[in-house]
Amino acid sequence: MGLFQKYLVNKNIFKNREVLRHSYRPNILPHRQPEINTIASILAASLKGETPSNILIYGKTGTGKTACVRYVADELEKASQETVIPCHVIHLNCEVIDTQYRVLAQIAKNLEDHDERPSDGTRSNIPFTGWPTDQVYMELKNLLESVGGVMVIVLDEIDKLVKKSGDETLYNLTRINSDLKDSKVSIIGISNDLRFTDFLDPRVLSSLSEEELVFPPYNAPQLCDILQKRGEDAFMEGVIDPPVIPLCAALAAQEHGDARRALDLLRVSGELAEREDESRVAEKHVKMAQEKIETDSMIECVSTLPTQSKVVLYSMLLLEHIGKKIFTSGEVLQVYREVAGTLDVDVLTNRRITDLVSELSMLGVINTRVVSKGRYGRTKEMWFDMMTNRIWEVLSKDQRLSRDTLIQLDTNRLKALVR
DNA sequence: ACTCCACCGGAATACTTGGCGT
DNA sequence: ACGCCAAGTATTCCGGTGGAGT
Repeated sequence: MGLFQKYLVNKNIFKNREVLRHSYRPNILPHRQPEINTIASILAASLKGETPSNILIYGKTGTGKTACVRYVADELEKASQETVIPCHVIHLNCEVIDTQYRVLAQIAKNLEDHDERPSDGTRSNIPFTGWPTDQVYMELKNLLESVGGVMVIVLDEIDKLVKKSGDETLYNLTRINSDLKDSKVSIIGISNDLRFTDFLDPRVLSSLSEEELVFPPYNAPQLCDILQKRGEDAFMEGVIDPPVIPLCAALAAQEHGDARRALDLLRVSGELAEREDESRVAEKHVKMAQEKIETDSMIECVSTLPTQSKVVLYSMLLLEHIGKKIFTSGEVLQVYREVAGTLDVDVLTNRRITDLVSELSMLGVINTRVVSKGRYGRTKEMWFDMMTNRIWEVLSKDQRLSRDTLIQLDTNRLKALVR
């Protein structure tokens, strides 16, 4: 039996695991029909050759924004094939395509693919870089005119674009219609951040948000439906214990109503059951999955921390190691100075340490609480609430924090220090 | 060359309650 | 018994700096 054979044997759990991934695009979107209808009714104008209103869509992660827009977009392109008006939709993720140049170039590139003119080999491919933005802009206009029809530009995670390169791009795009004769441009902006309009020029904002749409988070029963539907495609029949899906839904609903989170939970539960060679996914797997996802993200978070934060965290681990369950900022500071000195890294001041500590607290690695001790001043108490040995492991992966160098720190000395 | 941002620290100000004075 | 004070840090405000990006 080959090395991988045994991993292929267990076919009892998943039918198609891909269905549970973020990248999967479902055909049915439960509980989003009103939103889909709204978007469709706005975009329908393009089938008559009119310019659809620009739309701004808000909603937290995992509320189905992107999925709905993509769905409507596909339908629109399909419908336009039966009319004389060509409608094209281009979907840009602004987290990746985050400068004006890249946005324009990407749109142009996409247009060239739609350009049905007989290619004479002189098509001007816009290079990835090098042209002045004006020229790309002109070229884009020419392309739009030659393709004609209606172009719907979806800017996903538009807040990222505005944050990184300002609203100039949006200003140009919203104005482009006035320079066009045979074609129309409509923009759909998708944002996770409800306050991102603060950074926008009022003119851009009013033009961009001719229509606004908010995607509310899913509640537990809705998540249940979603998981149910996907589960049918993803899992073999009958392998899921009845309470599993409601539990996943409930846990995710507690979080933020994030469907992505719920699907992760279900997928990881299935994977854990598979790994344990069990024939059914049970409640205990969901609980394990919940824990796994949590620690995984914690590990990811800790391992990407800047060095100084790691040193601070390390100091706290040392304090915990010598038997202190709860430590004060003063103690952490003293131990930190000791550790940082030993490690030959810059020793930051109190001021900075308090910042790092509150950052750690924000990330959920530690808990903190400010307490006033009357005559004895005011301090911040902090403590861990998860298995600290995982944090030890992660930290010791950092070369500078390998245990060998730190074992030199005499625990007795530390104990004396915090007294 | 210039701008922006992350990082840093100094100084001022805020906060809270046990202890002390009355 | 009551109320103000002081300790000791949290927190805020602000200005400087070096590096990355353009």
